[in-house]
Amino acid sequence: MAEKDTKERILDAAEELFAEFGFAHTSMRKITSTAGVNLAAVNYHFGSKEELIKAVFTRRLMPINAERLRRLAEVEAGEPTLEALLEAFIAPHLEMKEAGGNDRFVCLIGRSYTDHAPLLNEHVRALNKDVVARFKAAFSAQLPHLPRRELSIRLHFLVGTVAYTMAGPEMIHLLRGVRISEGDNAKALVERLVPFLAAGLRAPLPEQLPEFVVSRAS
Amino acid sequence: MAEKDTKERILDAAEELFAEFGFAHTSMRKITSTAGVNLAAVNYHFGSKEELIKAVFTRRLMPINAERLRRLAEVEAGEPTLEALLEAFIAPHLEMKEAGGNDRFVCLIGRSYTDHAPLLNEHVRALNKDVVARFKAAFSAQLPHLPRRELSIRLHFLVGTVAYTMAGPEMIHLLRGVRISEGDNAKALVERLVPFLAAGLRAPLPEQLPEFVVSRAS
DNA sequence: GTATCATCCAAACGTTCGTTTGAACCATAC
DNA sequence: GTATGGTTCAAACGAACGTTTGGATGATAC
Repeated sequence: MAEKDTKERILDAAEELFAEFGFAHTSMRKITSTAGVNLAAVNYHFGSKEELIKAVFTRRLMPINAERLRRLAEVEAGEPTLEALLEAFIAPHLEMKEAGGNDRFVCLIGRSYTDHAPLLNEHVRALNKDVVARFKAAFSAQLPHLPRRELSIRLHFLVGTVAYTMAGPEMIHLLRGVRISEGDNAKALVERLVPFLAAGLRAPLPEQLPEFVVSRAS
Repeated sequence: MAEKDTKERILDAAEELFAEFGFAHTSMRKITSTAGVNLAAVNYHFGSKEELIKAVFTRRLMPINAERLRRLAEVEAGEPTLEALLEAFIAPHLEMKEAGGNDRFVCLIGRSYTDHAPLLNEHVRALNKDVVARFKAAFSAQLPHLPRRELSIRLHFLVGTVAYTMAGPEMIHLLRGVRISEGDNAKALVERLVPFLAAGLRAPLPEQLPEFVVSRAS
């Protein structure tokens, strides 16, 4: 009881502070004092700051990815379109509010892709691995003309667009004051992202595409 | 002589380390030892770590933005196309190598957009302000049907795509080992980004577009 | 020669960090 | 009652941080 209470208070405080100040600039003392718990509580319940960060993401990402797969199955049950796939892929992140999520976390997700934190990147990548593979196959089926390699690159572009859009403290820097959790802003954003991304994914390939030169290992 | 040498050695080391480890995880001691200078040199020449970070960006961003404006003028001298504008906007970042830039800086530029460092964000925004305004007008002329507000949003998507693509330690996570400075990878990347982004910018608007709800202060 | 000035340097400053400790607390089980 | 085991707590740990100091260094001007 008290345990779970403390753990969740810590997760909530950490989520909020990480989103606002970043991981490196959020100290354990700030987290625990915001959560109203003892300084040692984080190490007791999570082991370390690093593990706390991972726990913050795991808590939100698991239900989001479940929802993404649910929507994917729903779309594939009918006659899938590229737009429907994109919405299934993107919307669960932005509409987290209804799933009990704090809208602060939306910008944390974005940051998990863009921040330099190798251990976190790997953790998030692992959490998303199955979902990404499933969606990649679905996208590929909708874009049969696109070589696998080129699809991968364009999906990378896609992730960048979404991550950057989510990473801002306000949803969009240009529109200061727009918050994802307000009204139907999530829907407004999805309905702008989907046509943009669908058109990008469908864009014809240039006739002569120079290959990338791979150096180094792996 | 020795001064300029020291300053540039510091800038080079800082650029490299910031790109690899991020700002918060790069200590002054690591910077100065990598540069082979005394610990106090940074504070002597730059005043503080914060000012050093700004100097790292100013050094590279000024010539890049000059080049962007030069290319924009070149494009506008003929009959501009959306693709040509995009290339003028994007390519100077990626082809910095030829301008004497370290390819490590490419990923630093990306990070300057995505990292949470308000003072740096503002600094970079100020450095880019004029360029962005000029290009925005040029894009608007190529997309006369697109309401200004919607153009702004799509340009935000664009920046996200480019920034995220540049922010990875390797140019593209999917293609480990691809480095922008190798061979013509910059060109290969530009020729994939441009069609993707041009198609996205040109995408038709949905008939019914829900407006964003603005809360809070500006 | 001496004076001047920017630069460099070893050493230390005070602060903050993540983590650990060992005792106190308080349910529940016996 | 006593024992147990998970939880909380104040306090302290050593390490790393950005910054400052005051003198040494070395070139240039006179």
